[in-house]
Amino acid sequence: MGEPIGSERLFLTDEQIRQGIEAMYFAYRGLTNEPDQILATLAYGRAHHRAIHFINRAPGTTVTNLLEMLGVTKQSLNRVLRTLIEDGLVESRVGKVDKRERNLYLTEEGVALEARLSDAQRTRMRATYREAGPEAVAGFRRVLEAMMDNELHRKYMSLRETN
Amino acid sequence: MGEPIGSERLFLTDEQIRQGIEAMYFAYRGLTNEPDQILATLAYGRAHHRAIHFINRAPGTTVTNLLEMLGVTKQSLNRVLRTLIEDGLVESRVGKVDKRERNLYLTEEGVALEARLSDAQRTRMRATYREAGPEAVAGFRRVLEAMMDNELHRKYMSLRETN
DNA sequence: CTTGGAGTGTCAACAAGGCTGACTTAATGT
DNA sequence: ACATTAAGTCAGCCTTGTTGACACTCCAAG
Repeated sequence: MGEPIGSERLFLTDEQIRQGIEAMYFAYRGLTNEPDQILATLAYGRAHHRAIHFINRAPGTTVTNLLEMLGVTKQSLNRVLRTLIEDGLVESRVGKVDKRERNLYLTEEGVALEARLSDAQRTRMRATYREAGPEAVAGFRRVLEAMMDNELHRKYMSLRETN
Repeated sequence: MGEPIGSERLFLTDEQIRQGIEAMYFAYRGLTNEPDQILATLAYGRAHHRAIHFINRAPGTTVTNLLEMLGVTKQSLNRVLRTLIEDGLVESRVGKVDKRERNLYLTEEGVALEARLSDAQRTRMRATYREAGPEAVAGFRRVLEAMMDNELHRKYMSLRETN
C-alpha cells in the first residue's frame, strides 16, 4: 500500500494524540472557569449560560430549535428556561405565524448578563489569540471544525447563516 | 493609542471570537460523544472516564494528586473511585514510603476499558488531524495551551514530565 | 368540520456528579 | 506526646440530565 493517501507524513504517536485530547480538556476548563464563577453568584449554572448564549445568537428562536442546538430534553431545557423567564432575563413571545411556537428573546437584563459572561470569555480568547498568533488561530479553527461530526457541524454552521 | 502592542494586526471581531468559543463547545461535544455512549452501557459516566484516564497516564498516582488534576472534592472523587475499585478496574495499594498514601493503578480490566475509550477518541483525533493538516494541528495545540490559565497549564505539563 | 399530529408546557420520579460540613482512622513528622 | 496529613465516610444539598405520562393549543389534511 505504501503511503496512505493524504497522510502528508503525519508522525503522530498515540502520545501526541493523547496530549491533544488532554489539551482540549484543560483548555475547555479554562474557557468555562470565569463564566461559571459569575453564574455561581447568581444561582445559575452552565445550562443557563448555554440557553442565554444561543438565544442571544439567534433572537426569536423557538424552543424546538433551541432543543436541537443544545441536545437536551424538553424537560431539562424547560426548567432552565422557566427560571430565566421568571427572573426577567428571557422573554417568550407567542409565535406570529404559528401561535403554538414561542419565540425567545433576551430582555435588556438578559442582554446585560450575556455581555458580562461573554466578555469574560472574549477577553480570554483575545489574549489567547494574541499570544498564539494568526496562523495558529486559523489552524485551531480548522481542527475544531474537523473534530465535529456532521450533525454538530451543521448546527455550528447554522449559527452564521443569518448573520 | 494607534496600534496595540503585539497585535500583529489581528482583525478579530467579536463575531469571530464568538465563533471560536462556539467551535470549542461543539468540538468538545464531538470528542466526548463516543466515550459517553460506551460508558453509558457500563453504568459509568464522564467522571469515571476522567479518573481512568489520569490513573492510566500516571500509574501509581496518589488520591491527593488525582484530586489536584481533576479539580473536584475528595467526596466526589471517592464515590467514583470506590465503584471502580469494587468493579475491579482500579487497584489501590498502600504507599511504600508513606503508608497513609494510596497508590492507584489500573487493573488489566481497567487498562482494557481505558484502551476502548481512548481508541474511540484517538480514531477521531487521527481523522481530524489528517483532515486539517500538520500546520493546523500545530496551531491548534498552540492556541489550546495559551487558553489554559497558569494553574491548568502546570497540571497539563506535569503529565509529560515523567513520560 | 373533524381529527391527527406537532409544538409546547408541566408533573413526578429518578440518577449522576458536583458541593459543604463533620468526623474517623492511620501514619507521619516535630 | 501531639499536631498534621492522607484517606475514607456519612449525611444532606444542588444542578442538570434522564423517562414517562399527560394536557393544551393550534395547524393542516381528509
